[in-house]
Amino acid sequence: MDEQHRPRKVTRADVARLSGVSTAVVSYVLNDGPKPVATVTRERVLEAVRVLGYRPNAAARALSRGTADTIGMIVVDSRNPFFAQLLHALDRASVRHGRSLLIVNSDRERQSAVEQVHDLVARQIGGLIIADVLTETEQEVVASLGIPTLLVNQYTGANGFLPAMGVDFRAGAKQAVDHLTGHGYRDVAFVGGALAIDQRERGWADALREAGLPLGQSVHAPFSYEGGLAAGRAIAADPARPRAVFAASDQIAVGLLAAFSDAGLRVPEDVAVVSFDGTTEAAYTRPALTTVAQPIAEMADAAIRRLADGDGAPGFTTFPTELVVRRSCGCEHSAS
Amino acid sequence: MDEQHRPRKVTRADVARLSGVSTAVVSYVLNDGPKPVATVTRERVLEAVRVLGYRPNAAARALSRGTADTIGMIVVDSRNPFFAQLLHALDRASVRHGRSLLIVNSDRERQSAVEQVHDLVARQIGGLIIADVLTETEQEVVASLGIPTLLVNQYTGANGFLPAMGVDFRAGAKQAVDHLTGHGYRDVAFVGGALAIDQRERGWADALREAGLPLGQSVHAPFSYEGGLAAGRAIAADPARPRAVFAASDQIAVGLLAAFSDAGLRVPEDVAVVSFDGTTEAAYTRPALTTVAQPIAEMADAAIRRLADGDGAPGFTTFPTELVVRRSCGCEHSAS
DNA sequence: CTGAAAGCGCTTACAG
DNA sequence: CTGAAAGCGCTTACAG
Repeated sequence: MDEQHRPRKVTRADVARLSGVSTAVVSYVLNDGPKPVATVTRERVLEAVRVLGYRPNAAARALSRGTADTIGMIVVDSRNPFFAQLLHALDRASVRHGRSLLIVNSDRERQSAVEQVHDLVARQIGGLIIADVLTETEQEVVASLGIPTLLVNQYTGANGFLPAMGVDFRAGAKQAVDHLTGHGYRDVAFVGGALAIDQRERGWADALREAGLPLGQSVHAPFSYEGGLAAGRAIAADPARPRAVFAASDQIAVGLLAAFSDAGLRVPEDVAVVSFDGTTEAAYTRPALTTVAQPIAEMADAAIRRLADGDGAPGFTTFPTELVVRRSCGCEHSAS
Repeated sequence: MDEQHRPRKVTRADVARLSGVSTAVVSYVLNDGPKPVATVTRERVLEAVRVLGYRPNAAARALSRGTADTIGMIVVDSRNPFFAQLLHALDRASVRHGRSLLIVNSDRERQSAVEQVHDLVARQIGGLIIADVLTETEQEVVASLGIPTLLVNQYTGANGFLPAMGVDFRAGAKQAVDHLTGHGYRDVAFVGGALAIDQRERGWADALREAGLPLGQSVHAPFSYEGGLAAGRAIAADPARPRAVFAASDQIAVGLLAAFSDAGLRVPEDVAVVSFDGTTEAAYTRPALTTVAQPIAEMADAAIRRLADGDGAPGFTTFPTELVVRRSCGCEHSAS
């Protein structure tokens, strides 16, 4: 590989020179403002841009404007299929709005969430998406930074500090459990996170109460395959094993399925399962998972649009969930 | 939420003023050079930084230096578990080197790979990681940009344009198939991508030839759950169904497992399966997948380190694979 | 509709 | 060891 002499970058001045205008005019045409430009002049500039292969220097623009067209994204763990799919959808939506995504995993070693946000802010991000659960204090700090922020997939955003969007976890969970009780199962357990603010456990309880059924057992487990596996082992070994389980995530459900299989339990014949998220992989387990789907693409789109438009309307924007019926719940009529 | 008056940003000048030095000196201490600074002065500056909560403006620094401490990453599809895990590992490694990751999915709608690279370059990235298969022409274009680039997980990088790193796909595949033939299976099929440069199909053929066995059938399928499912259906329906299958990715294998289950075939009793990648999820299918693991964390670390150190040594750096034995191949002694 | 010029917040040769 | 100053490539009030 011969030494690449990086060609001198072509700058706005080059374009100005070639098209015989000032750099200001080049800016006006490239940014469509803030001043109008005569059509002939505009054409000349555009032509020069084409000829020179000019591309604006994003750093210079960011410095000058005080903000970059980059959106920072903090996510607990991007390996998690749900977040991986959310990320992908956000990326898609970003292109449509000329933005790019600066991604940070909050399970990083030596950095607190607030530290990470500061880091992103120093990089002049024009918006921030947080797909993680923040404490009120953390939210307050983030809000004080004055950069457009959106909490995505928080259990609640009604604490007033930051605008948030997501699904109605409580109603979605109820939807899942209603379906299970609709199958006639009277003993439905919950497997999911231990956080009190997680509305899914409440939705599960709502459904049971409303159906006049006793509260089943509640097993708290990390949101991971391993968490699901461990919970599933505990459930399988329990003499008072439940007839059905509502899992707070597809990933947990996959772990559950493995544990039940290991224990020789059949799903749904011995234990029925319904989960949450609606990730792609839920369709490829056997039995395939009946799951409460979150509208990932729609949420991603709305998130980027809001950040791009600078719509900082506070409060929680709710998106609808949809029950995707497959086999793990006991429905026989479904495709797989 | 009351209107946040974004506090005027504290700049290098503020720090200089407070500590009674010039902004140059502030730079020297913050960057540890290029000039030495007296210890007392350094302490005074550091103290001022602390007091003011000063954070350098990354855009200004990038403009001034001509390069940002951001690493661009182009990945085919970040939803794919293997890439999701690679991304996560890269993020981890990035923090350790004070870098951040600008991520772009190359399955984006209206943007060619080259277009995307230009986009990233305009953002002053200091390095580029490409986890995608580029044509020679594309590689040439990218190389001509003069920014440190690393091809990760390419099937081959020996074409001389760009440095590359990854696993020895051919040897890894052979390892998998050797294991299968070691079980006594004489009819081993391949399921994987159609790209001729993909060395996994060759490794499969190598193993069979070396074992004196006839070449099994080769089914080309997209790298996705759906691809695996479709291939699995075809295989299950085939009267001359193979006794074992080597799948080019865990994701494909998951689809295979679903199809075999639907067809009433038992794995490994009726069809044995070994796959490639070693993603986490491979441990949670039932039966659990025997798979050829790629050293994801090690590769990610090496990638970031090389880019951070500006080590643009050409050629292909090979990482070792490791066969992780579980149940899908027919080994009974394993844990799950 | 167009241009000259200041300014964004850094880095770094140059001079002392 | 420290400082004054030019320069990185944009944006945008201000003047015409």
